[in-house]
Parts: sequence; C-alpha cells; structure tokens
Amino acid sequence: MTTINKLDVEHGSIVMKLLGDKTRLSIVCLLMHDECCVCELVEILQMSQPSISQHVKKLKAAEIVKERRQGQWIFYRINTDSQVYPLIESITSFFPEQQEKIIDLEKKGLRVCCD
Amino acid sequence: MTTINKLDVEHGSIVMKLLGDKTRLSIVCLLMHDECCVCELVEILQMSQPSISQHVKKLKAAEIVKERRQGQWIFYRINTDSQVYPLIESITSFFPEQQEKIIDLEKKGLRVCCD
DNA sequence: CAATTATATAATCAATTGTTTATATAAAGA
DNA sequence: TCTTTATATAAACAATTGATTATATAATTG
Repeated sequence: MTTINKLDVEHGSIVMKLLGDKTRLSIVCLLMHDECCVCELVEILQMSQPSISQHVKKLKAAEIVKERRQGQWIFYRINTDSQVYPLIESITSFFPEQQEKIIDLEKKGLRVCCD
Repeated sequence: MTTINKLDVEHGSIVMKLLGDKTRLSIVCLLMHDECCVCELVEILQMSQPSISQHVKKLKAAEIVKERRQGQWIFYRINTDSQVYPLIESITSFFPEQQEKIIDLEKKGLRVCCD
C-alpha cells in the first residue's frame, strides 16, 4: 500500500508546464521505457540537436530526468527518485506506448549501444 | 473495471499546458470539489475578475470545465464527460484538498448560494 | 595531435502568454 | 427605467518561450 505524497500547486504547475510541450511530453513518455541519448531523441522526434538539448536541460533542471555520460554519449533517463515521479508515471500512463519508435530505431540501425 | 482510453500526445500536451499555470491548476483543483462562480474564484485566489475570466475561458475552450448560468452568476464545474477527465482526475489527486478554502469562504459569508 | 562525433551553450527573434485597464453585456433590484 | 452586481471581452504590453544559427566543449579515432 502506497500513500501518495501530495505536491504543492506551485511546484506541480511548474512540472505540468514542462509536460505541456509536445516535444517534452514525447521525450518523457519515451524515457519511461528506456534511457535514450540526445542523438536518438533527435532521430525519433525529427528535431534539431540544439532544440532537443534545450528541452532535456529543462527536464533535468526540474529533476524529472537524470543524465549519465557514457563515452561521447549522454544518456537521459527518468529520475525515479524524484518527488514528482509518481505524478509523471501517472500522467504518462495516459499516453500510448512509445516502444515501437525505439524498435524502429533499432531496425534502422540507429540505436546507440555501448557495452 | 475501467479501461483507460489513451490520449494522443498532441491533445494531451495542450491540456497539460493549461494545467501548467498555477492559477488554472488551482481553479481545476477547487472545482473538483464544488462548482464555483467567478466571484468566488476571485475571492479565493485573490486575483482580478478579468484575469479569472480569461483563465476559465481557456479551460472551457478545452472542454475541461462547463458553465451554467444562474441569475447574475455563472458557475463553472469540471466537465466529467470530457475525454480528458480521467487525466484531470488523476492529476488533481496529487494536490492537496482545496475544500478548506471553500469553507473559509462560507465563514466569511462570501459563498454564493442560489436556491 | 588533427579530425570527427556528440552534446551544450549563447545569442537572436518571432510567437505566445498572462496581466492590467477600460469597456461591454446581461441579469436583478429599487 | 436607472443603478448595481456579475461577468465577458478587447486592447495594450511586458515577460516568457521555443526554434534557429553559430560556436564551444568534450570524448573518440586515425
């Protein structure tokens, strides 16, 4: 049994505003499945690299995502430790699975893998 | 057992942007408990009447709220028939109950009642 | 170490947003 | 019908936002 931790409206509206952008909402939905690096997001969302970087920067500033550098790449993932994670999880559950976009990326050989 | 109807990101981000404003998020949280007229929202949120009217207009345009005229007053309430209502309900559940603000209004004798 | 690849950052700019002030509409009451 | 009360709307404006272009940083590879 989980008790929901209430958020204040001030903080919540900031998070909601961040998700109130088509690109960022897509990024967050995508990252719910898998971590992705910037170039993968660029390919999937068909947007410029600086634009994607600016969006993930905002998500990072709000602690919605975390980053992890691996070689040349910087991988972004959902910050499940965040106070707003339950809200994020709840919101993204209303949107369609984005997995097929990552699968398409693999098919095109554009998936970044570092082992 | 309820099956969640998925929303598309395009539509969802518009709704999220509307809730990404402190005033509108507060209004929606308040209306989850009770319908309110504009002058009650003005009093509770301590904002100008035109400002509140502009905000509820946007919420109405997105079909998040409905209006009902009663005499001089126009009461706004959550549109529970909307396709995005489950999302609204889910999001608002993360924020504190706003009931005490309506109770305070009653104590001050500022609650609008038409019978 | 020079070239390449991935990402970040900064400057610029058009578009959007939220508030205020002023005015219009519409119902109620004297 | 004139006044009051409640609400809507329009115009103006400052602030914020998101995209683009150009440049910087940082790791990799030859």
